[in-house]
Amino acid sequence: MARAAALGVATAPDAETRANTDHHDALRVWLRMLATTTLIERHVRSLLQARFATTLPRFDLMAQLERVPAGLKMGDLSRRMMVTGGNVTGVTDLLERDGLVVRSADPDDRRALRVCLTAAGRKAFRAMAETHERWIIEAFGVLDRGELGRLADLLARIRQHVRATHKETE
Amino acid sequence: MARAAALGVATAPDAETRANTDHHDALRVWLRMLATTTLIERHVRSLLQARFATTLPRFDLMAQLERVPAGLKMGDLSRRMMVTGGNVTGVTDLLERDGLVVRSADPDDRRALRVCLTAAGRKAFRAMAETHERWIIEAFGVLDRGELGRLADLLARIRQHVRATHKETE
DNA sequence: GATATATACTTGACATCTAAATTATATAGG
DNA sequence: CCTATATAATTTAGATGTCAAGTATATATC
Repeated sequence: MARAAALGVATAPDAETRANTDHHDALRVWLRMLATTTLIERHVRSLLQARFATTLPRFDLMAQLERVPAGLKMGDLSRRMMVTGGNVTGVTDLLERDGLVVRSADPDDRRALRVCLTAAGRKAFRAMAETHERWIIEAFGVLDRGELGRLADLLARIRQHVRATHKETE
Repeated sequence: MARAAALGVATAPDAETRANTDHHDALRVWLRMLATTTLIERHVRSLLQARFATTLPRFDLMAQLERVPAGLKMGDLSRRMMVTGGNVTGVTDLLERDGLVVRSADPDDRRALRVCLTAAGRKAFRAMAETHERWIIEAFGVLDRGELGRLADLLARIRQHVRATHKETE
């Protein structure tokens, strides 16, 4: 995600426009959420690049595989990562080129491919994951346990609500 | 941003690891925040595409211009949108091709270009912006005023903290 | 078993994005 | 004025993402 600044809420918070501020509040919070998320994501991206010479999509794909030693099919990766199949093909190509994953034929379905971490991939991922988690703990370290929980709750409610309305709208 | 699923917190929350659970909480909240933001962003993207046949970066660029009738220099857009200059060049090319913005020479600096919305661009943007805000209000409509405020506060603190540590680390 | 339809994956065309190199113009110091 | 350095924008190469089309294999139905 590179998008972050967006609209920026141009209108000045004058006393006289306060009645309408309810509307703008939602937009304001959304922009702040987007900016905050983008900031952390950029931070993580730049650290992954600097320390491990890798990228977030590759890290994410490896993270999916690390949890499933038997490997995942391309379609599984696509669904779990919520990206298109074409995208998974491209990222997998690069990881395979670098010797971090391998594609092998699926014994049960000759259309399918099973992707697994190589030994080198597993080793590389574990080092990255540990560092990655430290970065995140650091980023959220400004909140105490209670605040973290309240944030999680607010996010869960928004997510559920958007999912529900998205389904019915489309 | 398409990234969303990410790590998914693989480790099981055993009783014996509860002492460390604080750590995993941060990762869990981060992944939820990322997933929620991505969900809303995807929603907005797909609606922009469906209703207005446009994209989020183009909408964002137009939003920046709409607030500054005199127009902005390419570098201004780059800074405000927090993207590279090369990116602004590309998005501006497409908007100009579609007659929504124009580039004109800056009278004070012959290196610079001033980008402005055309009349058509202004009209198109206003229609989009109104609808866009309705979508956002709808998405956050599940929270009441107080909750919205608390969310904004939590986000602001995380953002400030990350910005501070990012500066000193790099 | 033949056909129709669905699924798994890849490919190609295109829009974003970044980083680095390039070109043109400003500006600062001598 | 001249030179060194900085800034404004573009260009290029490459990664990431989408969508739509194509290929190969499964599966269901008759």
